[in-house]
Amino acid sequence: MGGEQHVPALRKRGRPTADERRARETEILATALGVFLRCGYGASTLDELAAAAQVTKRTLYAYYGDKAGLFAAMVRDLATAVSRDAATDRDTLETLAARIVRRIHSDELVALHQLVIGESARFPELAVILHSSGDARHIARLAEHIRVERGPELEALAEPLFSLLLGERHRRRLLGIDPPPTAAQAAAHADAALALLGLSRRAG
Amino acid sequence: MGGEQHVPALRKRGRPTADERRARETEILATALGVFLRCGYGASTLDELAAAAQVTKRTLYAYYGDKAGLFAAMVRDLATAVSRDAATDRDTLETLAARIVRRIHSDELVALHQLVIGESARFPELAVILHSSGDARHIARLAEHIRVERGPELEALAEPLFSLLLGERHRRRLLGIDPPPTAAQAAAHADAALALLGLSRRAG
DNA sequence: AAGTAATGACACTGTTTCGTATCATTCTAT
DNA sequence: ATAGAATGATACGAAACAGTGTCATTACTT
Repeated sequence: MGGEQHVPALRKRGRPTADERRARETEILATALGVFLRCGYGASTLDELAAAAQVTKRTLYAYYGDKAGLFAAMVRDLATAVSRDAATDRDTLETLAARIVRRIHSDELVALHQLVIGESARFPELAVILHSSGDARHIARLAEHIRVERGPELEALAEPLFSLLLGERHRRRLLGIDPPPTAAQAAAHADAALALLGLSRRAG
Repeated sequence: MGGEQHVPALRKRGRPTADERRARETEILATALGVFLRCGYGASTLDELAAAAQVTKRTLYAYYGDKAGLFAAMVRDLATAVSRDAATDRDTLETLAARIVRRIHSDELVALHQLVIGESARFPELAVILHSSGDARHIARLAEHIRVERGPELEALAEPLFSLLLGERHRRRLLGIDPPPTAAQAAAHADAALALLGLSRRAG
């Protein structure tokens, strides 16, 4: 899809050092993400994936078996990365909501969802992984904050709140129609969503 | 993808009658939908599309130029069909909401969204068409009913209402995780969404 | 230092699949 | 009727692409 362009002189030959080996795996997954996001799964070729990672096809096959294996490894890796960075526990419900809005609208996550949705028939388990480590975790964190800051009887509002945080804009995002919101728009949207459900600080 | 199986004896040879010609176009689009939904865009082959429509590749190329043209024609056709069937104007806000929930969760519309989302980079204009004739129209109809039945000051709730009608379940639908809701579940979900926004009949 | 594991370079195979060409056949138009 | 248009049947060309084989090269292991 992207034309070979300046193939940036491959690495030196021969067995890599232990450090190189470790670095290589993460780099392969990172560059594979870029290629898959740009071209989609079907239109991404192994030659292109290999060139992007500055690696030969042989190495890709040695590591991941085949194209589907590489794709799956990449999604899994990203899903764990997504779930890891939920660690900022100084959040209030408001800042958490705003952060979630920004996160779910990030180009990276949107493109990942586009990919996995488009290939959900071929890779159903990846869809489950993505949902568990993404939406499900976000909802759980919202529920936790609602319970602590607003009262346990309102915890059930976490799921509808998340739907509002997505909003119509996120549908347009998935369809590739809208750009991501600015930080200010994200915060305003989060506040509006909280207000609609009576979850604003003063209204609670 | 699906193996040839019992290729159901193609049509008679030669030029078709005017009626056959008209019927053929609609049938091609209908069967193409089925194939694309089953296999996705990339994995659907022209041979399969032709066989499904009981037509030869020649005809497909004569009609649509190429695979992308067929795909685009199919989505456009379906989008107009989607927007047409919004005609039942005896709805109350409640029944409209429930009907929208059922509609957006239908296997057909979900698969269509999966397709278009997955190919939105290749066919951006189809994404726009689908959104305009789907979500946008639903929201407009909700707004209209809210204005008439609940008061114009609440019209702005149409968009968040639609987001709630989608709900987390629709995200799982797009990812292929959940089955469609039953009619009862859809109605209950719609009522709950209306209640959350203070749009229930007694609460308004 | 010898042997083994991992990799780059690169050619190659086999398959898939798009798209076209050819010819026979049947309808439409005049 | 006769010419032309549309189509089925079928084969084929060309390109793309997944995946493999081979050999040279470099690092790791003992």
